[in-house]
Amino acid sequence: MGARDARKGRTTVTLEDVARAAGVHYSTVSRALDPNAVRRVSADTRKHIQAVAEKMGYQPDMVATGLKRGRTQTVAAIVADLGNPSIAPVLRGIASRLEPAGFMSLFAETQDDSSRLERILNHLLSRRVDAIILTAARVGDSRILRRFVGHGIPVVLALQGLPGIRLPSCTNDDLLGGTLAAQHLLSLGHRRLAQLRGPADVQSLSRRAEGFSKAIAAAGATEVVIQSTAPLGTADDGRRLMRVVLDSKRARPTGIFAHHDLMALGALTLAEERGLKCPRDFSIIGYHDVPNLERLVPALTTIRQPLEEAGRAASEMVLQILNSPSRQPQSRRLAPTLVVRQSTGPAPEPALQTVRKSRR
Amino acid sequence: MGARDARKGRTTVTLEDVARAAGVHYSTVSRALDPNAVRRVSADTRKHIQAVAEKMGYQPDMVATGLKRGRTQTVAAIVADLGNPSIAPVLRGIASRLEPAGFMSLFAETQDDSSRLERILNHLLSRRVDAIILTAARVGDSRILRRFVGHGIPVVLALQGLPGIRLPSCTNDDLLGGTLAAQHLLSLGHRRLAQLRGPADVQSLSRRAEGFSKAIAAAGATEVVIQSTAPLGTADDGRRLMRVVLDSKRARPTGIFAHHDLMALGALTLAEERGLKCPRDFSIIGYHDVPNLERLVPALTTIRQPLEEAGRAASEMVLQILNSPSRQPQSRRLAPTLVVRQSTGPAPEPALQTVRKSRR
DNA sequence: TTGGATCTGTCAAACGTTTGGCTTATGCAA
DNA sequence: TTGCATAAGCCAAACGTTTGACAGATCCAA
Repeated sequence: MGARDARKGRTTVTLEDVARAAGVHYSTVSRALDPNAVRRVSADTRKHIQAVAEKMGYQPDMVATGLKRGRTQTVAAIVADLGNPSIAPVLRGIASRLEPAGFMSLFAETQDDSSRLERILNHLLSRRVDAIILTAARVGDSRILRRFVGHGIPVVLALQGLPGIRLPSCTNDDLLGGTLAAQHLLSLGHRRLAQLRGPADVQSLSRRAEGFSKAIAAAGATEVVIQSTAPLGTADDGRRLMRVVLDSKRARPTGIFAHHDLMALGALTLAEERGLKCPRDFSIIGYHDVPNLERLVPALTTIRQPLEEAGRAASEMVLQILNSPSRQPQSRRLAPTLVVRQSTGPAPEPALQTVRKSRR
Repeated sequence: MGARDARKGRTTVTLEDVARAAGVHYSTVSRALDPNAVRRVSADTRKHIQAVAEKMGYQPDMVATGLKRGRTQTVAAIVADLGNPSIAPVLRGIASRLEPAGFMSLFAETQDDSSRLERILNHLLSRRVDAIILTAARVGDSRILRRFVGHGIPVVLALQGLPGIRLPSCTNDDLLGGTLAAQHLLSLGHRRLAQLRGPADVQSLSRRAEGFSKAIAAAGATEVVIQSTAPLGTADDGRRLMRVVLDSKRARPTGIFAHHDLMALGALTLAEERGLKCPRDFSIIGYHDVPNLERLVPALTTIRQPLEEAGRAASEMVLQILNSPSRQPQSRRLAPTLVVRQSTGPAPEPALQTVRKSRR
């Protein structure tokens, strides 16, 4: 008994083994072990078979089941960058919701490269994953995704939307986030603002920018926007953009909104290297509430997103689609919150500003 | 053409579809598409079949392949806590090495719970994963693992060893790490040391402690060790242990070695709340070089481990075992490095110490 | 006793591959 | 021409499940 070969030497007990031991046909074993095989096997034999299966340590082969059923009980999570500290909570949220439902998560990393994404998607297609949670799409990717969706496998976006293709998504409300940041700086009296933007082709960043700019404009304040081309979220990138701000001939902004905490960090470092003090000379607010940054001096004011919840919500949607593929679930938008720390303070006195400027 | 049902409505093109279109038998298609099917199909038909397959967008079904071959091209990565910031680089290392070899990574999180680990392992067995990379084992788990290894599926440990069971592992050299920490503190003149230990049943921590203690003893300095019972690495835990140190009647240590940066962070915060200044009154050194902590004030001196490399090395071992199961690969031990920042400095003058102590 | 119902359980055909064995076709020497 | 090796491709049996179709048994009413 025990399967002989294929899995060279690996000892696997199959339905047939259990059937032989229990003295029934293997299909009966299959039914006895299936919780929703309604009325095909008597309570007695079911008991008996379950006991035998238990004793023999039978584990159903999910590969075979997957082949037969066309369902692998697997969901893939695709991220751009596993090193990005805000991605781990999302993954955890995904896994924590999926696991009790009997699903496992595959993961893959695109490294922000569309051709890699395409390779990954093809591979996943080949593995017959049941659904995909994507946190790594760029606008150019909708073509690839469309083909994928055409194959009938559900794709849910997490942490981002994607124009050009209708997919259910579970995003953070970046519009609100941008607005919160603006309102905070405005309430502290800042009138000349700067925005250090991440790459233009990520929709969440566009919305973040939009929320900020609208609030600034509505208040009649002025704003300069510096656009990054690098991938989101590096300190180096923040330095680069901040340098542009400081090198500009225009009046120096006193309130800075960086699209990512690490960008804020880089910007902060550069500004301090140039002799500016935060929050005395300028205020800066980041985004994401990257862990372990609370103890920075000055501790970074930031916008916190419910990341783990985003992962859970995305999984929830996936399960919902798998259970009733008829109707698409509502996209959800999770509200971020403002976390005030020490990197933002009252705008400096205009007088002082003038003095500083004239020193140049 | 295209598969009809099972995957309800999903349009899949199978070997048979390609065969029909190409006018050959489907086994021939299989061989034509298999790069190492030696001499069973002529160059011409192979070309032709490949073209047809390409045009039809044929993707082999890896579930079927897995069933037939008994190999799923899947490796599972089991971690204790996805939120732990040092885990992401390891995962990335794993994925980056495995992907080009045609493997995908499943992941699962034990949350440091042995019964969860067991459930996960059973599930993975059922999914016929080809191998497992484990970063979440505790000594009590070796029983479970043994059963697993008995099934013939390779298990490689990453970031930790495990007594009681012979498994190839790819660990950081914690002995060396502890030694480096001790040598650094000793070289700064510290003679009374404290060690804030993580949980006792994690072997890497034992080695870390051993390396530290040995070096301290060899130098004739004194040391107090505070043992944690909580899971590794929280700031709260660090606070707790530091409180024990400071509440002790014994002469206050001037050099602190925390087994994790976050513990160091907690300890640091508590000490500063009690009016002690770092590095004036005491030095503290952490472990792990948790990202984003560089800009703390004082920036944390720490021991950096090559995490991504650890993941890559573990994957490397897995591939090696899968390719030649005959001989176990050598366990590897990766060397950590000391990163000196501002939280360590010269030991305070003994005189000053006495004054402070007498103030109590 | 016959004729359904109903309830248990068996049979066998899939799911999409891989792969050993077999049948032709082809080439070449005798 | 025959004989024989070799090459090219077909056949069919797996791999471990699920599941519709069927068969026997049991029970009850007529």
